Amino acid sequence: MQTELQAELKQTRPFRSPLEELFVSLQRTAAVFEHSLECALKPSGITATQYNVLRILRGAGDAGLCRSEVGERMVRRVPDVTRLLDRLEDTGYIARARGGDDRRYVTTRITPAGLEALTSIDAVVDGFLRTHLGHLTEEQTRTLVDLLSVLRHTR
Amino acid sequence: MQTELQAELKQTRPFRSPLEELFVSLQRTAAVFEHSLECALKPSGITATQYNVLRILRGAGDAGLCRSEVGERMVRRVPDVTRLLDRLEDTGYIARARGGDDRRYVTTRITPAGLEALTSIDAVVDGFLRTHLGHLTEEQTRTLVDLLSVLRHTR
DNA sequence: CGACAATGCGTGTTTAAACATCTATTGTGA
DNA sequence: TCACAATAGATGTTTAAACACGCATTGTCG
Repeated sequence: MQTELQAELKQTRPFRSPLEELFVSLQRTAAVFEHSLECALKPSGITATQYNVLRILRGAGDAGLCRSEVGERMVRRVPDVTRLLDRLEDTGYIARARGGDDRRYVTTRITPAGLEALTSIDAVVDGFLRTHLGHLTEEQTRTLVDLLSVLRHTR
Repeated sequence: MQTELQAELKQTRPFRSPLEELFVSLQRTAAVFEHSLECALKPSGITATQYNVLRILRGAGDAGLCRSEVGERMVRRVPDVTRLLDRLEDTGYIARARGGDDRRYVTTRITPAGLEALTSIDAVVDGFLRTHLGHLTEEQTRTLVDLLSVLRHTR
């Protein structure tokens, strides 16, 4: 008896353990939706990573955030936030200023252009979420979120 | 009331919808474990993507698989399987041969060295899985796998 | 049979990820 | 106070991801 995940990946052998099946299920599911989101965002000229940064900076408001704080808030950690912000600065969606008390810090803020772009992109993402994740019941959604939380926190 | 995911990402604003929380939970969880696995595999000199290919080719046995079939079986699809296989061929873990009936096809097979490496790497991965995913109950594991399956299959 | 589409794979190129290293600034303790 | 560690950020470099395009082989249909 083959699971549908095995059929999807054309696996000829059974999973070696339930944990292996869980890991593959998780990675496969995340990869599928990550790819779908990238495709949905492409017309907006932005990547999922950049979208994440814009969301973070909108949440930070006028105070903005420094480079390392942005990095700590990202869903997927990236090892080179500096050049990630460089690229977003080139698009005009964010602005950086080195005017604080501690002159090591560079405060990054979302610009009005970035806010405007983000508003329309949010609509795209909302549609994406409803289309691709909206078929679960409320209870299924809640259970899944809870179990993922349990999974992330060993012990 | 803030969820622990929000605390983890230092989110100041609530999720805009349960679906957004689900998506972020999924991506965050997958990213954390993907990173952990990469770290666990690093001493073996292999990436998670390469590990995936070796597993696929072991499953295929002596018959081997052509480039496109390998690509279709991967957990995360990559757009350049050719050079992915190039690199694995350089390590000696796989071998390619263009000797079939249809001369367009190139059959890729895992080598004895690849099989041997894979055996020891499997032990590493098993340890990784137990350490990082082994704290769920059997029922939680099963529920999670089932819900992820439902999630992947819209409608 | 012969033109042409389809398929399988390789190659070229651009961009970003990943890792190490470096500079500037600030904190700390003898 | 002054050496030195710690922190924040930038930079250099290598590698792989991503995308488009090209070549060779096979299938198909007039």
